[in-house]
Amino acid sequence: MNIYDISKKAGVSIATVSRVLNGNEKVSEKTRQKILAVMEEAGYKPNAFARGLGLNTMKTVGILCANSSDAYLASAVYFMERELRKNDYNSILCCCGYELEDKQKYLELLLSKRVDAVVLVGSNFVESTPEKNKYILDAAGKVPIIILNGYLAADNVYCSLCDDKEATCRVTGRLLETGRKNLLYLCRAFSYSGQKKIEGFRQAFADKNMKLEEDQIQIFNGSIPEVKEMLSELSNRGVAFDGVLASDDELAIGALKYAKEKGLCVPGDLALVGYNNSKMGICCDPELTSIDNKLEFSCINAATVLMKVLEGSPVPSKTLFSADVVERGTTDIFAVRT
Amino acid sequence: MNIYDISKKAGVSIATVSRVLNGNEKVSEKTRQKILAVMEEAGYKPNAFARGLGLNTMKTVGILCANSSDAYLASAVYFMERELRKNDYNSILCCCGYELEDKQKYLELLLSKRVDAVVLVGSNFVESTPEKNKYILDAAGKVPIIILNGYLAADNVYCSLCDDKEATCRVTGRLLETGRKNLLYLCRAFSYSGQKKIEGFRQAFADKNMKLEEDQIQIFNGSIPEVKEMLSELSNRGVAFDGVLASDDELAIGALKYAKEKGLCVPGDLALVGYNNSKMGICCDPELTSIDNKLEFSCINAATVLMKVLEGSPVPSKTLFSADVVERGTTDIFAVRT
DNA sequence: TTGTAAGCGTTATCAC
DNA sequence: GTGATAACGCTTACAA
Repeated sequence: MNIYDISKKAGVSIATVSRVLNGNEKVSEKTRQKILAVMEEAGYKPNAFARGLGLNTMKTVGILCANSSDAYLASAVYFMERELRKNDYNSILCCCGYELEDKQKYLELLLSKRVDAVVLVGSNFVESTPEKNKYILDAAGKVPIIILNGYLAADNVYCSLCDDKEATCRVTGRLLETGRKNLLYLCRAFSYSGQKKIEGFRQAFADKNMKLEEDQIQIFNGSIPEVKEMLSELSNRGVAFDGVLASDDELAIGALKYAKEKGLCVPGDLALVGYNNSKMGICCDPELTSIDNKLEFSCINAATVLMKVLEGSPVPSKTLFSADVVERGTTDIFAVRT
Repeated sequence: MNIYDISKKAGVSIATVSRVLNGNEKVSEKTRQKILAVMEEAGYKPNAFARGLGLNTMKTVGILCANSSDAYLASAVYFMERELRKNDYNSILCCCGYELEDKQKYLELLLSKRVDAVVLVGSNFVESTPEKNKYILDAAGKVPIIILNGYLAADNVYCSLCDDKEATCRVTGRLLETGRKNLLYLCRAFSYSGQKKIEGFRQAFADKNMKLEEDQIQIFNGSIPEVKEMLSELSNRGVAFDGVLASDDELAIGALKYAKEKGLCVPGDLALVGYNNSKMGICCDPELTSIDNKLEFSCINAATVLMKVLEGSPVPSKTLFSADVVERGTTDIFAVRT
């Protein structure tokens, strides 16, 4: 069943059928109705591949992310897909892990599938050197690239992200103001947002003319029990800390487990702040104070920006959202400290 | 840059170029090398839409799921995408929520995109009546349908799932044997797997000739604090329970919060068992005993089955995995009860 | 082993 | 408004 069959049954040419298929105005209401009726009756569905060939688009965007089973990335993928779908775009999901080589490979794969755009979900796509980011620029030469939670200044690259630096600085500042002396920052890797968070942490100390030791920032990529171990060792090595900020909730919960094991009072002896405001944070006890970086907003914005770009409207190449601090039982920075 | 350009530059016909593109044997090594060299130099990438039109496939499968930000479904989507990609298939993700109307609508949407198959992720796709499942059968008339964690006996429908009934029965049995008198089952909805879990719960009582009251099974679709509330009310109404089994970890953690609030000892006064063995279960304290339903295995199997189906090999229409019980701090059913 | 030519099912540019 | 007809870029008999 194709456009020819329909045209025959309706007694018109394929051009006219194609016109009603594409909502072209220049078809008399009568023939339009006739054709629609024939289509309906025949259960006709236009061939998407032929359509793609003719229009040079299948209205799909590629969503590239390291690991969509990670709670945070999963939410981002979910929101992006939803927003794109609202705009009649389908999403091809591709999880590429954290290796540069694979990110590159799968970005190219998506392009070879002729997607209309690519969304890079997660700041881990932006590397530390221009050479390593070349693969993004290459792709941006073909289709618009949207980066979620990362920033790269380049043509045809659009970024939607949270002001992680400011939020981390704000919370760190409050912890210092409420009397914490020895804060620790736990971070998984030097991704773009990881860097920003660390900058915010440093900034808070700088703002108060306080000195920061190198071992107050720990880059550690481990699971909950591993974080617990690591902090035990750190403590045994003589590093003291009465507050831990982390770049995600899992790390912070690792610290909570450490406190439990050590018999420390939370937040009395040890204050804890996570990041992402994930469900994990309300599973523990006390529940975790966490920074909410407005992921849903960011995704909605990203989709809006992309649609504008695709229709040729001017858009900002960078949108920055401020984060919220959701205070729960592991801190007392906004309430009065007891 | 298309196949004609390449054929000219290489001094051959487009048919020959197409042959090397498709790995056809009948091309002399010499001309193959020549053509490959020309392609390489020209940076030629075949047009995926034209290819799709000619081959009637773009090697994509649709992944339909209610909500890919749900931790469990997110993992399933992740594993499926990974396995499909290993087999050179791309995944179009579509999140359709829990309404029958939308499930139907988006399944049709995927088919209109000419996917080679559709994976239904989650038992919620299988409804309780044949009429409501008709949309799946219709789709199965066009492409193979794989159901993850659900079962529907039909032509061209293949199911990969866990034996939830047996696992629930086993754990319930152990709880009864270790002296629990009043067990409660918490479940979100009557999905296929939800039904099976409840059946398992009932079976365990039947096996021991024990009677089960209707209020020992609670269908409740709420978040952690809501579960806590609900259990408080239940308790106030005079329903006693010394053990709670849940159809997912979040429900079980809600019960844990209830125990904390009530000052109950876990597992002494109240034993808790979750389902899915998610990360949430290791965030709480004590950590949650949970049933692991071998999701990764199931996804790998689903992909294997699908590949076989697509190549026309015979495969079982149903694969059943047995679940593991991961015992942690909220039960003492496999260790000796203290 | 290679080439010619007829599809695949659309869209879009012309005329009328 | 409508209809021929030429793209779109590839695959694949069928010939040679």
